[in-house]
Amino acid sequence: MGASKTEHFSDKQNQIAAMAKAIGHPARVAIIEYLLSVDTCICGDIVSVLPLAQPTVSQHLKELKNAGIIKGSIEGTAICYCLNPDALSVLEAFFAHITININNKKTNCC
Amino acid sequence: MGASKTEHFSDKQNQIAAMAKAIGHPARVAIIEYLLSVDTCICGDIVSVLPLAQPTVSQHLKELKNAGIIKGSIEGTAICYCLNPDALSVLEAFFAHITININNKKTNCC
DNA sequence: ATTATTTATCGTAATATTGCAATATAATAA
DNA sequence: TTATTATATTGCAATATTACGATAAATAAT
Repeated sequence: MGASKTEHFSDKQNQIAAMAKAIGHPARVAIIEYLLSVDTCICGDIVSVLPLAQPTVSQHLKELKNAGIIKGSIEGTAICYCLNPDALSVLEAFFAHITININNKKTNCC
Repeated sequence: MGASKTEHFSDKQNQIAAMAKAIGHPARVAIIEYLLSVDTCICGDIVSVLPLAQPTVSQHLKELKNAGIIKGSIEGTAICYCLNPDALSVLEAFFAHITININNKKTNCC
């Protein structure tokens, strides 16, 4: 196999999983942190910040974009990549919901 | 290739990525949601709740455990799996930090 | 028009993931 | 002891991911 059985799960579960998967690589975590740290959306020097070759970074950016975590807009020859607040707030809400409900649980058997 | 260059990234980035990766599969999202929904930590009927064979579920549980997302304790022949609040609060903090800082950004070029 | 700059895509090799049948392990019950 | 029950491990096939060199595409500058 190698392919997930996405059809057996809910849209919400697949959405959360797809976004989490996109963040499930240290280079992509680093990209997110970089985009958060720069105030002006400095475009393509993401490559120079990462210890990876340009095609590899481009591929990581594509995956983050496919998952909706980042957005890109063309700026001349360069491309401006930014975080997508909507997607990230979905994840934030998911984990906030979990931590709140864990603390409300009566039994804690493990 | 196929292997991530984890040594080039910070421990924190690798930790976040590893946990996000563990959640990056709909079956594992479903497991997390199930463990959150049951008040008594009902052990092995996770298998009966998921549309996957027992060895596959066992493998998903192992990955969640390796990433620290869940904990397991032996309960006779059965095993009790529970969410690990510590790991999940790390993720919660990560995404809370992101969403807070996105909203504080002045420029929003995309 | 030519050249430089920036980003994307293609091709490919190495490795990882997903899923399950078959089997093993471990604890309890008869 | 011999089932029975619950979970883990092994082995394997199909597919996905990661990484990068080479190259393409698109715009800007000379």
